[in-house]
Parts: sequence; C-alpha cells; structure tokens
Amino acid sequence: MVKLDKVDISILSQLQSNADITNAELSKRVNLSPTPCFNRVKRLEELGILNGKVALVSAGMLGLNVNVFIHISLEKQDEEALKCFEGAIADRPEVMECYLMSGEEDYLLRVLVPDIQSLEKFILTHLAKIHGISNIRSSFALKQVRYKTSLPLPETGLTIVD
Amino acid sequence: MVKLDKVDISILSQLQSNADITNAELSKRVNLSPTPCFNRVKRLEELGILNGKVALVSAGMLGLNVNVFIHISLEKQDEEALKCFEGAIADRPEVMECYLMSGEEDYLLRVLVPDIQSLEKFILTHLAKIHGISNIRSSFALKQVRYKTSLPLPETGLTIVD
DNA sequence: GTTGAAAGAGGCGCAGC
DNA sequence: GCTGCGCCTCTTTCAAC
Repeated sequence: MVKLDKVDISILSQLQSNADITNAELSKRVNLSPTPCFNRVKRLEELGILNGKVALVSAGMLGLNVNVFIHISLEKQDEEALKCFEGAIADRPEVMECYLMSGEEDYLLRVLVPDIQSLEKFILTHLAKIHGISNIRSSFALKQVRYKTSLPLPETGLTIVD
Repeated sequence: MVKLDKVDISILSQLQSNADITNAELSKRVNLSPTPCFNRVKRLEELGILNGKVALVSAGMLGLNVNVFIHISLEKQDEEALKCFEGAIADRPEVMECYLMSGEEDYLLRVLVPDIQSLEKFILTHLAKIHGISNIRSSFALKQVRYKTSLPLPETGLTIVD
C-alpha cells in the first residue's frame, strides 16, 4: 500500500512540468528543505511513480507534421490475434500511441510521419502485412491543438492499495 | 535555415529517451568530447528543437486508468467557433491531447480520468457547456498498449528551411 | 521532520590547437 | 571545428538536533 501526501503530489506536479530544476530549487517550491525533498524524490523513483526524465523534441521543427489516427479492425479478437498485432507494431517508431478499444473497431493508433508518402509506405509495407487485419481506416489531424505529458494530478493526497 | 547533421540527430535521440544523463556521458554516446557536445545541446535548445525536460509519471500507479477518446462535432466551423472551443478546453488538465480533424467530426480529444464518474462530470460540467457543439461521441480504451514521447527521427541529417 | 558540513561530480567558461 | 584545464555550483551523504 502506497501513501502520497500533498507534498508528494506537489513534487510530481513540479517535475512533470519541468525536470530541469535542481533539488535545491525544487525543495523551495514545495516548501521543504533539500534533504527530505531529495529523499521523497528517491522514494517516488523506487516506487516506480517517477519513471525517468526525457527531453521533449519539437516535432514541427523536424518536419514531423502529419498526425494520423488509424483505426484497425481484426478478423478475430482472441488473445493470439491481439498478441500478433501488438507485437507487429511494437518496434515501429512512427507509432506514437496504440490503444485497444471498445466498440466497432479494435485498435486506435496515433502515427506520426513527415508526409503522406511516409504514411502510405508505413501502411503498405508494415500495417497491411500483419495477419488477421480485416479493415484499416485513417483520419488525419489538420492541427495539433494540444499535446501534453503532464498528468492531471489530484490536489489532495492519494492512497494506493496494491 | 537550420541544418542538423547525424550527430545532432543522435543527441536528440539520446535525450528524448533519457534526459537524466550527464553531458560527459552524452558526449561519449555520440562520440564527441564534452565541450562541443554541450555547445550542440545549447544550440538545439536555442533553436527550439529541444523543448525542455520533463519527468514521466506513471498514470496507472496514480489510479489514472481511464483513457477516453472524445469526438466532437461543431455546428459551424468558422474561425470564431474553433477559437471558442479551443479556448474552452485549454485549461482543462484532463485533456491530454486535442486535434482538429478532417472528415465527419471536427475535434478529437484524448481525456485521462481516474474513473467513469470523473468522465461524466467532465462532459457535463465542462464539455457540454461549450457553445457551438452539435455532437459528442466517446470511445473507451480498454488498454493502453503503447505510449511514447520519443519522436521517430531520421537516421540521416536534416535541412530545415524556415 | 530539520540544519549544517564536507566530499565528490558535473556544469560551464576559457585558452589554445 | 576540436581538446584540456580550472573554477564553481550542485548533488549527495553524513552526523546531530
């Protein structure tokens, strides 16, 4: 059982919006002295709640301007078929997100590519070759209005029962 | 006009998968000495290609287990209506992503909430109150199969014309 | 929980190639 | 463009309260 108080939530909130600050600075922002602040961050890392730090790269500045949502239906929905599909897309770098969905269609992918040609190539040479797919439907994003990695955190503490 | 060579791409690739390494370690991985490596990172930051570092927080461990895709249609699609909608969701923390879409429906949102009750509350007290919405349709994710923040980078260099 | 001290590492700038 | 040197700040650990 894991317990997080308001200060823990506050630390997570700070770090998920900017991980580039020093421990000294972080401790000020959460009204703690450096040592306990450092210990809490270590604890959150050991619990697996803090999952590492990453640099965010601007997709637009690298010419990665085409976000496509691909809806996929399978012929069957047994465990075998799901594993087969998930394994096939696991190492494709252009697949940013993949969800197993309820409703008519089985999977929803967000694919990020530089242009339509790259999308066509991805669909033909990778997606279409996966066994068990019955239908592929693509919707294009005209604009990415919002994208964030910061989770919506509660203002109060949390008790997480394992 | 911005030029990135293979080493720049390599730096971006390293940092977007792990931003917690020291400059000394990074320089080894990209086969550079520390100083020019440091200067390249600074340049990438100044160009706005590197957009800061963030800590990734585990949604599942905080009980944020419900990913919902909400498709939204507007009555009109003029600039006024789009601005109104985008402004209304801009400060909602549960809206992780928002795309202006081609096709039948106008917007696609990914919303992250702890449970269905929170989703209902979000739709009733926030979404439904926005003027100009003609239809709201939700699809639930049964499982997040994949989620990553690392962009698909080219193996060769890039020339970006401004 | 807090402070303070001390060692070791890394950031960051400079001089020279 | 590269390397090597050096200061200085920060992290990180410790003992003590």
